[in-house]
Amino acid sequence: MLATCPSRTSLARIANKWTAMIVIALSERRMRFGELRTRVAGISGKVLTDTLRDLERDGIVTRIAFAEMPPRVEYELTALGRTLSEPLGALGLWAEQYFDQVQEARDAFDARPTT
Amino acid sequence: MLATCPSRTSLARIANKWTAMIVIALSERRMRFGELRTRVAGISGKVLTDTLRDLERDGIVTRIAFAEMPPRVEYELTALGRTLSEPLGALGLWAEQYFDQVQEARDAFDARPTT
DNA sequence: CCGTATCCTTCGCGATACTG
DNA sequence: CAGTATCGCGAAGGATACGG
Repeated sequence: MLATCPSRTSLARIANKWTAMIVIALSERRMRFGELRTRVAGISGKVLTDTLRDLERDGIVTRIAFAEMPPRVEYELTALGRTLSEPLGALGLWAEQYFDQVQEARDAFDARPTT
Repeated sequence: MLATCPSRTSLARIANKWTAMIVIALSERRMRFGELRTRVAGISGKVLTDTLRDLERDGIVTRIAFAEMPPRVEYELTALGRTLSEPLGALGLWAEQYFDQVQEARDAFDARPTT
């Protein structure tokens, strides 16, 4: 977090909604591309591909391609990825758990006079 | 995370690098605007203002303005914000702790043939 | 010092069409 | 089915200048 700390670059990568959602989905179990696309609803194919490639590059997921027709590709968390799934999972839980309070705060804020 | 779950919107807000860095900074102690700008290095004034306003709207930080000259404004986590600082703090720790492994994985990935 | 307003650039991301 | 390529929009974010 500190100004010049290089870990900021890795924080920027993981503090990202798509990364969070993908890692949370994969923390449950290994999954195929199409399955991921369904679970992480709203993501486009392009962005899913790009994000998975970045995560593979960073050693967080493993890409397993089967030489079949039609093609099948599965993605799985690495050991490193599994360590990451814990804080990200906690973040996902927070979002579920406190969403109502956030929503209330938003409504209250928006309802107050524009003065 | 699930397809239609509305908590996705709050996850998108908190799974964000600026949010993470600001909340982590404020988890240490209440802080002034200028101090935050220094601690969260690289952020522009505009983005810091915008993000803080969103966080205030979501009930995560409180804005305390002093009627002085020159002006002084402090930001502080709310009770809700403090609950959030735990998973985000964990994420920050992960980034520090595993940054080296991420870096190695990146280098290895980039070094491999473009086949 | 702490904003707000404006402008402009960059990039995330979705849509579509096409390949193995 | 999985992935690539291209295009384009809109949001994120930086720089600057100004106001209370």
